[in-house]
Amino acid sequence: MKENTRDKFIETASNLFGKKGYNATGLNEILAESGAPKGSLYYHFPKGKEQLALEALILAGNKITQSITSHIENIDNPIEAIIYNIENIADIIDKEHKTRDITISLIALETYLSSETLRKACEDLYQSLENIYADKLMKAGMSPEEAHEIGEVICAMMEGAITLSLTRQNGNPLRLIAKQIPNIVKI
Amino acid sequence: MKENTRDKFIETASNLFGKKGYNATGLNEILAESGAPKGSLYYHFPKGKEQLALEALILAGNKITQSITSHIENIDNPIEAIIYNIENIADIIDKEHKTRDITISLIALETYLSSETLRKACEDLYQSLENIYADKLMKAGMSPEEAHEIGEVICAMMEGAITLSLTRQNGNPLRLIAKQIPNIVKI
DNA sequence: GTCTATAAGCAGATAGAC
DNA sequence: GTCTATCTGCTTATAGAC
Repeated sequence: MKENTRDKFIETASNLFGKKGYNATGLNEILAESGAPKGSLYYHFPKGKEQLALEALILAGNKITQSITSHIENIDNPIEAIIYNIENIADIIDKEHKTRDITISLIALETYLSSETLRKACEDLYQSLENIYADKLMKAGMSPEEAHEIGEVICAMMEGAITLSLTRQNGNPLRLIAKQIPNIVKI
Repeated sequence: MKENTRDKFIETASNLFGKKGYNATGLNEILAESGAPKGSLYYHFPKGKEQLALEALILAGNKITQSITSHIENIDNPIEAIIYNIENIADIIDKEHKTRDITISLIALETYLSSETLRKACEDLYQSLENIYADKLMKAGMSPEEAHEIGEVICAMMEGAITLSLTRQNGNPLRLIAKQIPNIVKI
């Protein structure tokens, strides 16, 4: 288990960064929750907080893309599939009132001006989300060009509706955009 | 000019909080840019950073609502008006690559778990934005119930598309949602 | 109302023993 | 690879002179 300590750091950091944000999460907090000392963290991540955040972001991104994929893969009709995915997130926010591997908007907005590394990682992840929706639409016969445009629109709608839902402490904004999916996806 | 120093604090804080976020902006930075000493800040804002942020958020909210209102008030057709407003923001992001009184999503996501005061202020501001769009739609004959639903959808789409545009460093995500406004606003 | 000085604590990062 | 101790600088906040 050579990578066990390292993985524990990444998982703890991913949870804390995702919940509280990059700037509000101190290294000491990550250390305390990981149960490891500071020297160990800088051995595994010589470039410090930014490097740890990059790996944490990649882990969170994998969980988000996997969650979306698993929700839409068993429903052939892309409209029904995407609505099902949105309503699932709305239910989570109703229950938990916080994010756990749901959105990276907080990290994106915190870092787009201060860290080119993290900004680029967020940009890449948004592209991955767009591609998931685009692939689903293309499988239903939509042209690649239109599918990518609509995929990006869905990605934007979801990020904004998640932000509103978290602020309002309920999933209703997400349910309202779900109602609009049939108006946007013309297959 | 009794309130001059106080107003200067609020304006400086609003700019810095809006650009870098709540947690990344130190009081010392606000002090340096305001050109006033620390004691003066705590005289005007006895409750410290959170109180200053609340007033800064209200100022930013007023500027945002005023900007949207001024962009849509001279165009009768709500679809054209809203598209015009979105494309205006897209142009700003193309030029400046950052936010100045465009969105409060960063503050909302940073504070919804840590400050009930600031969370509520963000919730209220989102409600104001929704109302602006709803009013415009009702004037074009839409029912109040539907107008508020569509207003909230537009608000969510815009916040998400702004986040994507800032991350991608260009306004194209905003332009893609502008193309979808006619599919969502049925008048 | 304005300003200086400073407190008390936490931030990210490093050096070096083991 | 792991851990302790520590450095420097910044954070929010306060006390008290003017």
